[in-house]
Amino acid sequence: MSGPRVRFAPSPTGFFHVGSARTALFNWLVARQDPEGVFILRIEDTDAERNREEWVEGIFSAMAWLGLDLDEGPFRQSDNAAAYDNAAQLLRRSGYLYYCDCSSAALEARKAPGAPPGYDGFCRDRGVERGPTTALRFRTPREGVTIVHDLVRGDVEFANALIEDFVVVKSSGDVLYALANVTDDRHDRITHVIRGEEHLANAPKQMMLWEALNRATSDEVALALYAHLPLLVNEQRKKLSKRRDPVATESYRDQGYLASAFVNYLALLGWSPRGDQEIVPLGAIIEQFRLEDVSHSPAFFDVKKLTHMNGEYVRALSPGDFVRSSAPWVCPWRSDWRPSDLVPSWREDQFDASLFARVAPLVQERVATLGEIPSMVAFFFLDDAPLDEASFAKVILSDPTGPTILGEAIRRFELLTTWDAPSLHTSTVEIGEGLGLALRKAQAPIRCAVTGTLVGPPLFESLELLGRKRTVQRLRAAAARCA
RNA sequence: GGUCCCAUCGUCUAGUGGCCUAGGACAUCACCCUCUCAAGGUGGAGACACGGGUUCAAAUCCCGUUGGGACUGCCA
Repeated sequence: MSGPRVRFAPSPTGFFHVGSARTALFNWLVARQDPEGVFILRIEDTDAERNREEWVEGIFSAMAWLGLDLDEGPFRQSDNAAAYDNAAQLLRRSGYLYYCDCSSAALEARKAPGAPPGYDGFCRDRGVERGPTTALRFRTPREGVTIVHDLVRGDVEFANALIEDFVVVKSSGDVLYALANVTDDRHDRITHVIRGEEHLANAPKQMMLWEALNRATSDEVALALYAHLPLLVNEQRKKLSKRRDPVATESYRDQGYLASAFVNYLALLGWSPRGDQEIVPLGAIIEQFRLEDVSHSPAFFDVKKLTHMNGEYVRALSPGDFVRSSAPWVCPWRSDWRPSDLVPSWREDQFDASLFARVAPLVQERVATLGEIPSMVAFFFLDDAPLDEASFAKVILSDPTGPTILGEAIRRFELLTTWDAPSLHTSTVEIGEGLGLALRKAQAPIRCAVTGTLVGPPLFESLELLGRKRTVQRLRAAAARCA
């Protein structure tokens, strides 16, 4: 017995959605937990009108970022049109499909009030010949039920009488999603169809098609097992929409989320690891994941929780890995990939890699995403730190002790025999003592003058790394502004 | 409207009839630590939608109600 064969089959009609990312991940997990499992990527681009090449590229790059490697493919349905045409003609000759020349206007006109929705079967037995405006419809059974054996939800029963004779081939001759999808799934010997819940209602139609193809081709391919994953919803509990929700996977990469953290978080949407620990290594997720354990109810994509987890992953990085991971944000010029909308605030010649390496540990424990790094370290690289006027006004202009502290700091810092954090610390404590101020108050004007803001990495370590010259320069400039 | 799915703290979830005075995580609040900000530590508040059954026993099983959602395309 060989392993599971699963496929992720997105259609490139927009940027790569976080819901798609989770579907891809769950498929990939099923493949990876079996040494013989196979993960396939199939681009479902049969709708030429809505597909764009850049969206295909987006799928590839997002999956590469997440580490969802392929065993087969990527395949594209647009390369496979002949196979779908063959399948359609075979089904037609075998009587499963019939031509229909009803226009949507005719359908509308015929519709009795209160009649069940969907096609009424008008052309079922009219013996319509192929023509320029004829579509091919599937002759669905009028009786009985089709049961979808869903690995997540259990058996779901659909009355065949309620399934309309759906269109399989458009009048333009283009084969529609349902048949293309099933043709490929049979061809690829897919064993598990794992996809979003919005496809649950398609499942009985696809099973009908699958079985019709089995008989028409006398190539008996065992029906795939289905698993419909709960939807990802927004705070309004609506299905995540590409239009109104922040769901582009790439934007999370741009903001500086780590792939490992993102994958871990995604795995938690509809599934949970054993025990109380939610931050778990990928290996453990692969090992423990079971479709049968997937939740039945929709999940909200909570960026706050993702961000917290990302912070944990960032802090867990070795100092070297942190520096390397930061490169696209702090030194995009020398990076092979950079966030799409990044505008560096310093020039390449102002960036000092060895200085950043020493600064990095100071910021590593205070950022949740890599994208937060630049603003936190800008004062090291810019000639003048970007000044937050409100802070400056608060601790220097409107506080009489502000200018005094600045003056004292200039005097003492210039006389310091050793320029290091402990000495700067001691010196600042003494300034405070002289004025009857706690260190927390005494350090504020200095911090603001030198770094431009009241929040940031530890001050004395920062001053040590900045150097006496630049520190005193900035203190002087700030003092001058008070006069 | 029709078909189908779903229902535990604000959020993601654990829970598969007794271990539940319902556990964890995020968020939130308080306190501690502290040169700012984080991080960290401690503690608090916070949920089984409702109504009927079944059972000695129900968050867990059944039915109904209510509420939410998906689908309902010659899109995928």
